[in-house]
Amino acid sequence: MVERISDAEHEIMEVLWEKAPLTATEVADRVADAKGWSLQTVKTLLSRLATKAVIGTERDGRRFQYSPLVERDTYLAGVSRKFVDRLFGGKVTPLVAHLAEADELSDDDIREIEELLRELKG
Amino acid sequence: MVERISDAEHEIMEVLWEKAPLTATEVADRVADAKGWSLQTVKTLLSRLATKAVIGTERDGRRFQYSPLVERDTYLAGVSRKFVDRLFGGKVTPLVAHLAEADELSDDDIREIEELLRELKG
DNA sequence: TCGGAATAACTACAGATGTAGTCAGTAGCG
DNA sequence: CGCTACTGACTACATCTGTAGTTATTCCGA
Repeated sequence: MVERISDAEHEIMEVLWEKAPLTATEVADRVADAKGWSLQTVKTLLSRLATKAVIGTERDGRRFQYSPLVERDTYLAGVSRKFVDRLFGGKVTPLVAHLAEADELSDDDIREIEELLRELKG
Repeated sequence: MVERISDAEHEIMEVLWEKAPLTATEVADRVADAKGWSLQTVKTLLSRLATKAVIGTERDGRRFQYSPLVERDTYLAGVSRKFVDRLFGGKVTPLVAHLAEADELSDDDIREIEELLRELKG
């Protein structure tokens, strides 16, 4: 029952999933390239995430160390589920079909997925 | 380059994709079951969609007939693409893997996807 | 023909979101 | 030991979203 994480908040989460704990400044440094947000913006997002209890804080002197409280896998599974439910009536096949038709699937992708499916059955 | 369609707006689109053209009242009737929105709410959503140019209007006496201007397939392909890009670095395989791990894939799903992939290669 | 019902247009408003500024406290440097 | 720079907390504000009320017009039935 993870609360909804907005797009901007998700960017922050990706950073923390890659490395944690981090201070606000460190997080800001890591998103600076991609997003160019100010330190204040990053702090706002961090505090909103903390309010939603998807990240935790640990005091370190005058500052905080932030860490994810929710696993990336757990989060992605939930979001994927909702996405497939809402747009494809819960069926994955149409999603794969759409991506395929839109030329989003390379031959390599197809081989990879086939491999995965073989393992799933095995 | 379809503008972002919100969740509520998407519900309206699904109705129009299933049958069009429809008047505001007809759309409202069709979403009433699932969402219980008032007629006014539906009209607001319809006019927002018209502003975004994803549906078109045709005058019919004192009222409008609304029809999609964007194909469902086109829209879904775009949204799927963005989704997979943002959450899975553009790769479909991890998405399928996630759904599989979360037990969201039945044996039938797997067989279906395998079938689809076979066709894609053929 | 006239009044009521239907309809589109406009207005409303709270909560979420993106983006940041201001303020007050405090730790560490000089 | 005092001041400055860093830090979290609080405040700000425009836009988007969900959800609807109000208003002005017009068509249709009596």
